[in-house]
Amino acid sequence: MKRIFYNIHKIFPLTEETFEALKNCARILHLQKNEFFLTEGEVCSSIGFIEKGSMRLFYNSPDREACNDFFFENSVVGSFASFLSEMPSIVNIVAIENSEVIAFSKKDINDLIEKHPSLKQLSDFIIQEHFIRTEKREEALLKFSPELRFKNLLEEHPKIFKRIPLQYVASYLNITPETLSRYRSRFLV
Amino acid sequence: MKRIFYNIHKIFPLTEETFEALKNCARILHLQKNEFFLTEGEVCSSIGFIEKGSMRLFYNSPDREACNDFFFENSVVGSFASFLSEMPSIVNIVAIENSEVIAFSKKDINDLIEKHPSLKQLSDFIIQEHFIRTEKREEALLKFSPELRFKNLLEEHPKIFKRIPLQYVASYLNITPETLSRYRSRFLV
DNA sequence: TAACGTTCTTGATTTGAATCAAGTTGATTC
DNA sequence: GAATCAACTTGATTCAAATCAAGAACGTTA
Repeated sequence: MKRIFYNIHKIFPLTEETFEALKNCARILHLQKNEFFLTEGEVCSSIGFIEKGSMRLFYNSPDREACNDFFFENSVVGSFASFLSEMPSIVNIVAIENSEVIAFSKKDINDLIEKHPSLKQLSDFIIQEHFIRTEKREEALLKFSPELRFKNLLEEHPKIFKRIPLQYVASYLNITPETLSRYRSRFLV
Repeated sequence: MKRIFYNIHKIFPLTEETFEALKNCARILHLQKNEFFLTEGEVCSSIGFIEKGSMRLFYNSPDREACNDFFFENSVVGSFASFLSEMPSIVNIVAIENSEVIAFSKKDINDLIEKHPSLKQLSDFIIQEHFIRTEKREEALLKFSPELRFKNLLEEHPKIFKRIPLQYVASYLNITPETLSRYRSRFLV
């Protein structure tokens, strides 16, 4: 069984019936490295759970890509803004490594929640976690200097540096790759 | 009748009964300039609609406040992250002008939606708009230089410069008041 | 293993915003 | 209307990160 189902069940125990219904709606996607889950300008039609791999969310910019977030196993990917409003997305989501994503379409999600109200809890939880994540991200961008953002990331998520190409980490920190490289030599020795 | 009810009714026509129920849960707050609607560390227990006045949301920082958003008439204020999770808020929301806010407690909101399912639409709409707003804000912070953020704000929301003390606008643009002052003399003349 | 392309590092220089430091303007109070 | 305080402006200087420019390390393919 896919780990995402195991994890959902662990947090929100579901009846056998609900669980089956959920599993039946799952669409399994295999994304190659650099393949897009969501492209700017298209409507985000489904929400995905990363079963394996990693992805990044970024905004297109004339000069450089602006990376806003990384996602690993058990993360939820998608643009809630586009998914809910059904307006074109302003963000891109792309696989960093070859990845496996379990995706649920909007229609299926709506039907599932309607027929299995216990899933409403899950959906609320996901939205709640997204708000929390967003606030923390905004806080980091507004309150901390580039150098401090680097140190905080290193402290809180050291594995990111092992797993993600540094150019993307630099973009996430909103600095150039050169600056990141200098921080690393300065603080990592 | 408060304008917020008028506007809700315009977007999502409600039955007389639902409308009455909603009005009965409204708590009217009068906030003096500089009075807090939500303080960092406290749980956000209600969501407010600004009937009159203006407010700002900011993150506390050792050196300076980091302003993330402004709210005017008909805006929704609160920390969804804290409101939904019932964890202490990491943001502050404070009145810029003397303001009138129509507030709804979490319990009332939950009860209202349960008894009047048509209000679920309204709640979903508010959450959706919040996601859209957040994505746009992140985009501006990540993609654009301080100078470009200034020009964009001037173009899209010129009234902000009339109504909001410039120190807060500077904080919102993530620049110092001195830099904002220089931009103004450079680009407004 | 040689050749290529990509990613990362290192150095020199430039630059845009922060900081530091006075002023000026404006609003409020006595 | 003077005095006070906060908000904003202006100027001089400093500083951190961007840019520009090579080069080194690494992975992949021939």
